[in-house]
Amino acid sequence: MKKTPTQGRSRQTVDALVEATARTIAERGWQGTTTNHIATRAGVSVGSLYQYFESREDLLAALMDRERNRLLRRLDDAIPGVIGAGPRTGIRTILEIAFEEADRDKALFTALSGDWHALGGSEFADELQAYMLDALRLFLAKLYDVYEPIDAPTVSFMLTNGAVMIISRFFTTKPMGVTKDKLLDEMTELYAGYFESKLRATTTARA
Amino acid sequence: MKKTPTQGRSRQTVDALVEATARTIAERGWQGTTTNHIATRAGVSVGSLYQYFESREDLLAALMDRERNRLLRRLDDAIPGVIGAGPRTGIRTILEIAFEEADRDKALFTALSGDWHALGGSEFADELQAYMLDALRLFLAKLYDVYEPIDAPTVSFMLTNGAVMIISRFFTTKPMGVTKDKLLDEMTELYAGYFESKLRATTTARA
Amino acid sequence: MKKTPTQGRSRQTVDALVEATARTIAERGWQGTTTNHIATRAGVSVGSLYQYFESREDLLAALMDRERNRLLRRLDDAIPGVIGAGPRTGIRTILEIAFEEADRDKALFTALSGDWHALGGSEFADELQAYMLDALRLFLAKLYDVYEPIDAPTVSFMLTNGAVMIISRFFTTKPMGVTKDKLLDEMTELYAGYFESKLRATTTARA
Amino acid sequence: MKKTPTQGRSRQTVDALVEATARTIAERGWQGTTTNHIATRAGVSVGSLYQYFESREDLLAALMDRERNRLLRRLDDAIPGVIGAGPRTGIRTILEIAFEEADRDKALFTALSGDWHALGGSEFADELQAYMLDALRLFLAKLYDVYEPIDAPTVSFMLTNGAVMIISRFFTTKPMGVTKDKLLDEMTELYAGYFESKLRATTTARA
DNA sequence: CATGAATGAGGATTCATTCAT
DNA sequence: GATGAATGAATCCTCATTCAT
Repeated sequence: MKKTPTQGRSRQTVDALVEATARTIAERGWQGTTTNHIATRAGVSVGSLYQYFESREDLLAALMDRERNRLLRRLDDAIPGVIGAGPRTGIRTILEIAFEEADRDKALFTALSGDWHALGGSEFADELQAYMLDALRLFLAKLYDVYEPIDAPTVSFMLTNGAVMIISRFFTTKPMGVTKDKLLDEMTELYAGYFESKLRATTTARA
Repeated sequence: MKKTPTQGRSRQTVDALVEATARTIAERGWQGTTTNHIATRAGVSVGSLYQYFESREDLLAALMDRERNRLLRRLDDAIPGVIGAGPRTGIRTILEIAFEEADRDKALFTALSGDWHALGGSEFADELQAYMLDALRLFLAKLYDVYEPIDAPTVSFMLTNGAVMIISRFFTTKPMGVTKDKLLDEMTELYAGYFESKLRATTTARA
Repeated sequence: MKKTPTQGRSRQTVDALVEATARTIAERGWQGTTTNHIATRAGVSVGSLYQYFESREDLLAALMDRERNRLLRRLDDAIPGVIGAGPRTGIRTILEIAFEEADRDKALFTALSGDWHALGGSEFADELQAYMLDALRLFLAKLYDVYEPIDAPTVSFMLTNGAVMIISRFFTTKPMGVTKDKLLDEMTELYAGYFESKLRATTTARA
Repeated sequence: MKKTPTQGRSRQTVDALVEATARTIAERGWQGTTTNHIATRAGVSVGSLYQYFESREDLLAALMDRERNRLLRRLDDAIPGVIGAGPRTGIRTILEIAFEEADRDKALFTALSGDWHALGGSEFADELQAYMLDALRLFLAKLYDVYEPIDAPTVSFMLTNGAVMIISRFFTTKPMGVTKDKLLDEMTELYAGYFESKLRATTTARA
């Protein structure tokens, strides 16, 4: 962003532009979204758009930021409550939040998924992954003092990216014979089972 | 494709165009690839390109087709040999093939992943998923006559999409602290553990 | 220039574009000239313009080239005939050619002068200067075998640039009380006198 | 200029704006200079800029004015002292001043030369020319009562414009083999020789 | 007087596609 | 069938200027 005014009309304009970006992308996809579309929808001129954003891509980045923050804030709220509740509960909670968020603004989510990488989705995934890595370490710290029996980077990488794609594809395509509930159950089973087996192995070894 | 000539110079031209598409995408990404780039690289004129392909997108579709077929053919060769060898072996084999294929033409794979959805990656995933669904059913048929204790569509959807994204992200980003071998091990553990626990549950129930 | 086709329609199109550039600049100046103006005037589409020229500036460069070549060719034709006729005749001839050329396409000349530097006029002047340096050396070689009593670079730099500006300003502004004939006479006197005095000094020294 | 305040903060603002214009042009050229650049550099808002200047061009005009005045003031100081000292001394003095001024703020001078005409350089030259015409007449008046043996307008036009371009090109390009001292010498020789020969001719005729 | 957010016409450039040769 | 010149709609971005606060 060029300027980041924290007050006055400026802030409103910036917000309006980001929201307009969201709505326009939801409708026409990123490729089909022009700076004029966005400006018009936001009720300002293109000039204003470029007063606050370096480029078309910059707007997208701002939107991704907003969405990512929304998601991370929800996770922030939820994770402390489940950190001691065992893997199954924690995983289930996180997955439910992810599904809910995807469901909340389905059109936008679908469009963003649609142009995933072109949209800097990678960075989104990067952040999410880093976040989950922290959460995982936090969780492990509850169980083991120093030593980590689990390769946290590999595991968080694997789980986060896998889950993101599964949810994305679920909302993007309408896979025959797959319902949200069943998928949620199986994902919980998949990930929780994996964790529990890891922990069991460690415990056994310890005993 | 407009025409599907199976012989003569036509066939060569079509192949050259698809290969040129692959190489150009690998170098400049799909967005940066123009019909003129492709035609020039293939050593033909744009006019000829449009003799065989309806549009720019059509070329991409043909390329995705080629790549998908290559992958499915490899799976076709490998799967019969492991269908009776238990889930762990089968899963490991399939994952290894996937990693290898991604590694084979890394530049192309990365570029295709980069524009995943824009490139009809969905269709690619769709096909792969359908293929894995068949394989899964085949596998289950070995164990149970009619009754399926596992919800095949959900499971194949979840496993296929998750795995695709994990491998894609592994080659696209260079995740700190994640090596191919460790990742392969953990993915095997994740999926195989899941299957084994499912089967155990069923077996137990039967016993 | 992107492509330099030597035959067929291409050559015609390129010529038409350069000529259209000349006419448009003559009418509206370089700043006021858009690629669409040029293309329209040349009777082709903008696309064609960009098939042959990298950019708007490239068109201008081509035009400057054409004009410079025209001038240099005229000088090429005239200089051999005056190389042995003494400085006064040579200088007069060159100045007359310069005035004539400026007069030939006055509107264009004025416009080009108007945006002199912005238009890469420097390069034009550079070339002209280099050309006059050669001519000067040629002339001096007639009089002295090896040794040059005159600092050729400095002198050609001084004379060429001065003359170019004087002529340019003469056609651009309409200076009160200055006529072409008087100016031509005085310029001849200025430059020829300078040379003759130089030569006289040398001759005297030699005697 | 809209208003010409001669006192108070207004005057300071105007000066700051003109100076900011100078510095910005020196850095980025006239084309690359925006009103916002200037305002920012001057430490005022664009709005204020337009309080004192009609337009972007107006700022440039003010700058040219300032620079021209500086030059003319220097000439004013120097000319009386040399008006009776013969052409060679006078010419040398004037040329030295011109070189010095060009050298003083080289970046600005170069940038202004670069966009010479676009920048109303013509007016600058016009004024200088008119000034030199007066000086020439003053000088001639010392020698001849009423009758002028020299065509003052033509001569001052020729000398002034020629000299301006030579100096400009000297600082703009870095001509191989041309040094400031040699150039100054040759220019003096060129112009002084011309004058002396004129005067000699007249004297002879009178005798 | 000062501010700086908003304006929006304007212009260079790209590139998929066509079609006369 | 092949060619490649021609097309032109489409889009991002700039920046001088205004005016409400």
